[in-house]
Amino acid sequence: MDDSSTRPRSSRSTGSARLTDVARVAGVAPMTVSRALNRPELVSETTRLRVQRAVLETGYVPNRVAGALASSRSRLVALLVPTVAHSLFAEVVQTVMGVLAPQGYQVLLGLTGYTPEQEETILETVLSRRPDGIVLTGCRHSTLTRQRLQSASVPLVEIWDMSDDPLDMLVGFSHDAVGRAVAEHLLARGYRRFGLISADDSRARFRVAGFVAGLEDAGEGEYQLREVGTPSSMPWGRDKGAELLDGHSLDAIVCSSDILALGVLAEAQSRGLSVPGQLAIMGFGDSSYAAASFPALSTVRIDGAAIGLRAAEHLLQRMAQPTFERAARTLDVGFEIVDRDTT
Amino acid sequence: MDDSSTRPRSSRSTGSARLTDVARVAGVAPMTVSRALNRPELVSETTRLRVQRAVLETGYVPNRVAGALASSRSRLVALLVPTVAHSLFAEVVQTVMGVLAPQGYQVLLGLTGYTPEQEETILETVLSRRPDGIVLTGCRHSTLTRQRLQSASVPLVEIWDMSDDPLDMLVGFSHDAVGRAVAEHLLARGYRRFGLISADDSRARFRVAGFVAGLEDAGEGEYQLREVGTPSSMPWGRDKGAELLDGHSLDAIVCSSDILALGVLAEAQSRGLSVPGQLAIMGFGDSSYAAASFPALSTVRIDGAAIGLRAAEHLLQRMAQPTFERAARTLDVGFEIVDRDTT
DNA sequence: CGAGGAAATGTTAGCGCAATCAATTTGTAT
DNA sequence: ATACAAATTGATTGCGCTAACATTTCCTCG
Repeated sequence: MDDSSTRPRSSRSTGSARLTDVARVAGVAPMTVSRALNRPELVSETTRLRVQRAVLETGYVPNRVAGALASSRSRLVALLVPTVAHSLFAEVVQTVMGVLAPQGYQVLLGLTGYTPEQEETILETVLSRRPDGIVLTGCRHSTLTRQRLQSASVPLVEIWDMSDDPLDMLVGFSHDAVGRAVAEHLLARGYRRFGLISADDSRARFRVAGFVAGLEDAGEGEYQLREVGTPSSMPWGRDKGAELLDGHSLDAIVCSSDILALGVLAEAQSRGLSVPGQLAIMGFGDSSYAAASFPALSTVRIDGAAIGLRAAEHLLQRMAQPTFERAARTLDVGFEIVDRDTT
Repeated sequence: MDDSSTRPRSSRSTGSARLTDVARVAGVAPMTVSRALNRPELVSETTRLRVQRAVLETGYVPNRVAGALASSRSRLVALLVPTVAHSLFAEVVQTVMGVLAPQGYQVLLGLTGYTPEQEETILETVLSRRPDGIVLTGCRHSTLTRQRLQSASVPLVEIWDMSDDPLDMLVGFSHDAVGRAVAEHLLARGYRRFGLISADDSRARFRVAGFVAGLEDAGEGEYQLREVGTPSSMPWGRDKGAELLDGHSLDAIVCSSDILALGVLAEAQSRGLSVPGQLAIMGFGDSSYAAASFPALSTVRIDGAAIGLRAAEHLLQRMAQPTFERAARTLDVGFEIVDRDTT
């Protein structure tokens, strides 16, 4: 037995088994081990088994850092969302990962808060990992962010919004349309004096703007607006709901999330207001608890799972085909007004 | 000007600017650029500025894949949780990332579901990225998982549980103790006939076991148990609550999460049962909506943020000091019974 | 002004793996 | 058997960066 192939470990080595070690134990060339592990169909049955045995014997764990450098494929997808503390985004994360993991992709998570500045910073460090794909929440990015994404030429899906000029692919819905639809719906039901409780993020504001535009188009209705801080929570909803109810005579309160609506509902119940008789309440998101609250919350259903699913699928497709066309592909998953018992 | 330093790009190159390109433009050695970017204090003011200018000019984005390979530091932390669709884990993710990001660490997220098998698979691929640290939910792992973690010698924090022999560091609380404390508390308030609704994961089962043990120790009380599927949701709570109430005469229903408890509350309200007069309800987790439901939900507060915070801090400390001692460090963050209006 | 040390910069040699192409073995048809 | 293609394996090289050491520049002080 000669071990001329075993270079003595340099001081920089990590000490654990390398591909070379497996190769020596299996009695084959390192390249063959690489193939046996990554493209087993190119290797004969017998060598594959010998390699597998050698892997077990040496306790070898592949080093994908080195693999990524050598092959220019990181098998990493970056997923950037404002937060995971909101069930809708949690659902997206859950679904995207559910689709990508079985395909051998790992997810680098980035939380951008709700500010373009954070998005910019996070994107920079994310790009330094050379991800094979990126899922990015929202369509409004800083100039630098857009530039970086352009020149990086990474398959990209923007989600959770609509835009006329997406950077690459886009899966989302129109926040403006949501606002208008809610206004139309509530006006049709006879409500006229509205309270609006909105989170201070840009997409919630777009829904508010859509709502207001809807009122204006109809030439009816008046509104009072309150913004809440991040993150939205039931206490916020209860607080701002109380504030609105104290100062104004209202028919309905429209909230930028279900959790805020639940807070308003609790406030209404504690005041002995009948819902929707004396006060109608509308949420957003159709979180799991919306259907089961009492009375059941009327809301706008956004299919976060569908967004995550389609986004991940589009990304997989684009990553699979080496010819990376910038031809934008846009998908509007829409939304649905769910008319339960609070309106 | 000679450009002997510019090796023509091989066919394997990615095409974007490299450290070498920046070095050439700045008129310094590549190593100096590396230092200017990673350890600016080692470089003179003037060179730093020249390098910065060259970076902007070339549009250079560092390649941390190569950096990680060369330095054996990935600046990556793996975070493994069962799900992000549960607010408690979402909170942990949120906090851990909030602590690590400013320190220059990125997070590789892994969703293990609630099964040791998935954990095993995910951990394998995670280790292949050579993370600098790992945060892992739970203390019960498969033998293979334990072995791999042992031999990987990666700083590790187990969270969300207690154990007598943690693999490395541990930040959590005792599920058994939670169950016992809840039993004691409700018995003291005079409740005797209990319904239990539990998720089908091992830690929820431990809380149930603790509760039952608490009843046995006191020699009082009887219980009916129902398990729900994953993920827990308000409809599940309402369903199983209805099932329990239909079949049995109960004083109180104890749930393994707030969301289930909210479902039970909705069911009780729809039946016109007074809460807690005719039925007491107890949740778990003290989610944001627990405090603001009406009546306000009694629950067990788990400080997910504290767990995430301390876990991340411990990890940072361990990653900073090169001498990696296996001396276990365990932290019990405890819990608190929050006695609101449903008990 | 030159010695001596600190600060700044440069040179060399990998990190562990896979793309690429070359060499070998195997199978198939004549 | 022989020619030829297909399947399988191997040798070489470099991905882009940083550790480690070598060298140069700068500064201080007798």
